[in-house]
Amino acid sequence: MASVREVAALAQVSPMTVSNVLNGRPSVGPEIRRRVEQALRETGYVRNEAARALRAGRTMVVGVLAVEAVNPFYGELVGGVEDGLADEDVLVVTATSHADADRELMALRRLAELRVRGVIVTASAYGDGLRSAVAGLAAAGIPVVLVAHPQDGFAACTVSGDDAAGGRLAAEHLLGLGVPGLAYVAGPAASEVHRRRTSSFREALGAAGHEVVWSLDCPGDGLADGVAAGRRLLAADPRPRAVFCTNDLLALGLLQAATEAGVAVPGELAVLGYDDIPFAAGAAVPLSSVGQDTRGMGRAAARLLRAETEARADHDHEHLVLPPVVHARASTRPFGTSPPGDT
Amino acid sequence: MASVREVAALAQVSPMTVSNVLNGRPSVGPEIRRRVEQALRETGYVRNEAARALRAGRTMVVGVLAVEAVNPFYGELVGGVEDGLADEDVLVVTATSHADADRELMALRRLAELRVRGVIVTASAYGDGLRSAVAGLAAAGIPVVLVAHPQDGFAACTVSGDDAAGGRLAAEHLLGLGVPGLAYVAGPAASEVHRRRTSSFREALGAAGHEVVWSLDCPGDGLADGVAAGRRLLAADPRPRAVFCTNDLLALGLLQAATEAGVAVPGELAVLGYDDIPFAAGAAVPLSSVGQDTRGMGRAAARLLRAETEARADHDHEHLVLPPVVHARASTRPFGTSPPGDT
DNA sequence: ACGTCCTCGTGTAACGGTACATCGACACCA
DNA sequence: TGGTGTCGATGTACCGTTACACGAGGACGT
Repeated sequence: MASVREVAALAQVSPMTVSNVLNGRPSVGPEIRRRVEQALRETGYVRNEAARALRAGRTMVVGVLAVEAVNPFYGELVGGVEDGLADEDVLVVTATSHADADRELMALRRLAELRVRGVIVTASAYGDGLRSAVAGLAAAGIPVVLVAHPQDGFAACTVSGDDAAGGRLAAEHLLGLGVPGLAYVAGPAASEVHRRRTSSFREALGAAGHEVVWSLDCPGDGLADGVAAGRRLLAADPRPRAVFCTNDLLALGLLQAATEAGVAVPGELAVLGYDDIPFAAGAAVPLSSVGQDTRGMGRAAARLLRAETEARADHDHEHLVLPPVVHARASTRPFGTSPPGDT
Repeated sequence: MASVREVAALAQVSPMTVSNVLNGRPSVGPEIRRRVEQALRETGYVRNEAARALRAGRTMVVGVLAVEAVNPFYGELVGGVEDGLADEDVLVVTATSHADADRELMALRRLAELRVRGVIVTASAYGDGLRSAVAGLAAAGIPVVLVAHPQDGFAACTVSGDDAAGGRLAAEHLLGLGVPGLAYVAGPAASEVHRRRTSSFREALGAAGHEVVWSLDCPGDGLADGVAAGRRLLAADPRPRAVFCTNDLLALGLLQAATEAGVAVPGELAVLGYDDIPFAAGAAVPLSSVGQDTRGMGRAAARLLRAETEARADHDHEHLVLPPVVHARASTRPFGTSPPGDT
């Protein structure tokens, strides 16, 4: 593994000159430059980023802490972050916590040790551990942006969706179908996200003079929970005609239960999800979903990270809230309506 | 940002002693150890991995190069890698190429510069660029394991599924349904993966005295391609009764087209996918799929990486091939059969 | 002819952590 | 009492890169 010194020896120049060539500095004559480039090729030189980072005090790496790699939501988010940093020549690198609080803290510590340029964090547990980990990163001069799950009391910029507005939008959308019998299926009541979505949904219905005729808090928020919830919902009497699920996996599970029971969607049951994961549009009956422009979220996070990196001193943490949008697809299409363009 | 020297000054010991405490070396007395630990806490010391790596010549980071972060297949793979390295105290970090050959090479170079402990690579383009990039990593003493897409001529260990066997399994499975009219829908003909799957499928049918009644090579291998293919397949006359898709996204798209057209799956059309992505089981009609135990693939890759890391000298590259398995679900259920347990 | 400026190249030191050799002090045994 | 061994702590040097200051040599103006 060649170093600048070896390259320099081969090219008969000083190591400093090799460094100057590598970094495209102008004060190198054409002849010498040629010789150095030749030597670089011959030795197969690969820059040692560790030494570089040690010298410079920072790397050209941005870390993303994702909760779950198999969930396309995080993939989309990472894509947005990469978009937002495309012109920066940084490597965006993702670590996954698998929704384990300890692994979250561990990964953050490791990223801090690596002296990454910044960290974009999604977490499953927003407890004191995370709070102090984030404070630690900030103290070390590593900018942090918290994404996806709005949260107070963190010394960091945040980007989040507006769950309350999303719940209201969901209510408006389902009311717009003009069918009676509105229901919801929520993820674990312990999760603030799900609670915020359902309570605003319920309130908006109430304000419009309607009410929830059936509801269920699931023990989890995965596909299997959705299937189970769907079976119970379909057995209810009277059976609801439209249902709001607080995330897309629940909704997809519900769709599966409906197909299994031969219940037509949206004819007999309209289904609305949340998060607009890439597979929502790809479901057998393309799933309507309240979406948060996940990619835009990643881009915004990248933007805030850059702002904080550049500002260094006197930086006020920003708290961005992205407005949710309803992506109306087949699963909530009113009867007798032709397919729209939205996919 | 405190360094060992500052911590040492505060604890009134030498930097070396701090290092010894940090690394849990026994040659430190209890009193001094206590003082150092106190000082570590007071200064909020965070290890500088760059300096450490520079000294040691390697990091405690393993890189994974994924083609597409939104595809759960890669999430699953990364999960397997993490499983396989769980007891190693390394940080597993993922970079994404978005199926862009240049970004693949770029990311590999950056990982090499970071002096990661090893790299697990999936790529979209297995050209000369990648070949020399992999050779470069190997030359730099960084073990590489190529995953998912079997390929010759690389100086690295590989782990892959057996596409030919998978195609044969698909043929057997569909033949087992006892319906006439077998078809296939493939991804781009330019992709070796898809070609291998279809040609072995076709051969196996032929060997059993059957033939493909309809087939289509799509321009891409995403959901939209599947929907388009589905529309054309459903319009064919006579319409095939069972179809093998060379990946799950195509199959899911086909499912969507069938639902749209009111065609019953599996009653009127049986659909078999490939890859067994997590959403296959979650589709409205749970999708049968030829799977490769993706997580096991990741674990195997991790194992090979460790083996190569430890062997250093005289290491023979291993080429692991994992046998595919058919996950039979509702989308290929024979008429009049009750639901099986497989999800 | 001499000062000034510019171009191109080089030597030195430092970033933070740790391998290695060393060294003082004390215990223990013959 | 002197020799040997062990334990605990330290000093030094080095990993690879680059910021900075410096210096040699040539061009140019007066």
